[in-house]
Amino acid sequence: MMIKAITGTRDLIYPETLKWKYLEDTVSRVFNNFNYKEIRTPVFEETSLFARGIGEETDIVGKEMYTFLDRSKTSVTLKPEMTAAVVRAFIEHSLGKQQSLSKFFYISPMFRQERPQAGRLRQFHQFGAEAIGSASPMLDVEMIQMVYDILSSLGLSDLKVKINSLGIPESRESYKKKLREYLKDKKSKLSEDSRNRFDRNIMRIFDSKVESDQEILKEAPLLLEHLDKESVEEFDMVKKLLHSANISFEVEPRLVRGLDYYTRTTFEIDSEYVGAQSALCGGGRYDLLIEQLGGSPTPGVGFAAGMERILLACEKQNTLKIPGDKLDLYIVKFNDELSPEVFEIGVNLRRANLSVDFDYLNRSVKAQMREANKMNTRYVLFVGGEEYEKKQANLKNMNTGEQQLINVQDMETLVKLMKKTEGEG
RNA sequence: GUGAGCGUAGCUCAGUUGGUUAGAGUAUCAGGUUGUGGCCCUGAGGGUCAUGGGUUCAAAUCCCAUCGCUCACCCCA
Repeated sequence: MMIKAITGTRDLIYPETLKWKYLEDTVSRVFNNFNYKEIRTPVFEETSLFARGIGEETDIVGKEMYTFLDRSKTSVTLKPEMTAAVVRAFIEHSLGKQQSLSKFFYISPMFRQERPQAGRLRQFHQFGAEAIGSASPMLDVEMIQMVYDILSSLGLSDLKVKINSLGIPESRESYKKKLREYLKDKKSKLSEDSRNRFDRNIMRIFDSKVESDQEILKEAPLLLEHLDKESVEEFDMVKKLLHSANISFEVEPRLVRGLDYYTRTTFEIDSEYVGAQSALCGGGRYDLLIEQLGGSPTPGVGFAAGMERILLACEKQNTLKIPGDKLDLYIVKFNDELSPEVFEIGVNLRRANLSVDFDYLNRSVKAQMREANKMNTRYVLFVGGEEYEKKQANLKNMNTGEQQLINVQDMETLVKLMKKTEGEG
């Protein structure tokens, strides 16, 4: 029986890895522009971190986590998202005492045991940022701007920025009462899912895609109209700053994030090119989470973006034009006895920081040349024959076809020659 | 967890109402005169037709089960 990769996981094989490298470089570059510093946390954590951080009632905690007992019977969980882990590290290392505002970014695999589909895997990858220590709406907008800039510099253009405010717990609770009041006598007409949400997490009813549900919700009171004064002011500031960042957006009063820790600003960026899972990123403010996880009260805001989804959107729109790798030199030998000599030349040139390859299969010169061509080689060095008796070899420029005799022992000249024309073609 | 569709060379796919040794393109490998690539030509290797059972004189083709993949629901990035 062939052993295959676990459902919902994928191998990344060259040249696909080039795209990932490119994406990661773009991400790091933009985060650097905003002075965010990288953080890496373990792939697994104590289960209670996520249970407490994300919320026991959420789907992620309730049915999607990879949780198991290790050999000492501790319940551990593969991280399903990053915010709780970053906050844990923030508290554990007293980072709030070293500086009043910490700005983190990360690129990391995440794990959720869901049924795979387009834009959704069980091991998937997110990049994201967390800013902990300030309640300034500038940071809310900074988050949106960072993803937006990353996505645009990847060439994505069909971006829909949606924002909402969830207010603070007090105003949210009184709003929930109003919503419950409104839906009370309509409950029987709601879908089964929505009826469940009515009891468990009533605001999530807005996420329903059932038409009859949405019909009922048309007249429902909106949280946005029942926010506390401060949240309203902050939300207005967010909108104002978004305008000045020249980012167009839509206020989506029904945008409800599925994680319990969000307060005030939440946002999402959608693309129509990813299939049903259209959210490329999501995030928001979590001013109570740090305290809830045992730290001193500290405001925070962050986002996470799905890298597989982003690459999917890029592929559908064909925005990534990444050139394949080039090889500096392929060494062709005229007969197999020369293998040790070729190997030695290779050693020296590789140490001189050139990418060099040669034949390991004792193949014909023609086959070696075909190989060299396939590898997109800039130069070929022919080793053997009369020239080599005089310690000379022909160096061929694969672009122009020109050849010149060089002295094999004069590595310096050879290196100089190839480096000089680097970046050509 | 629920539903739908699909599993034939490494990859993309043909395979007619069940009927001989299951095909193509591409990729791989070897050649196309002594030691030189891309194009072209010739040839070769490569398949328990996902797996297991059933129907039939006969199954890649029909039926059932299992597994896997894909898409959607749910939820999320």
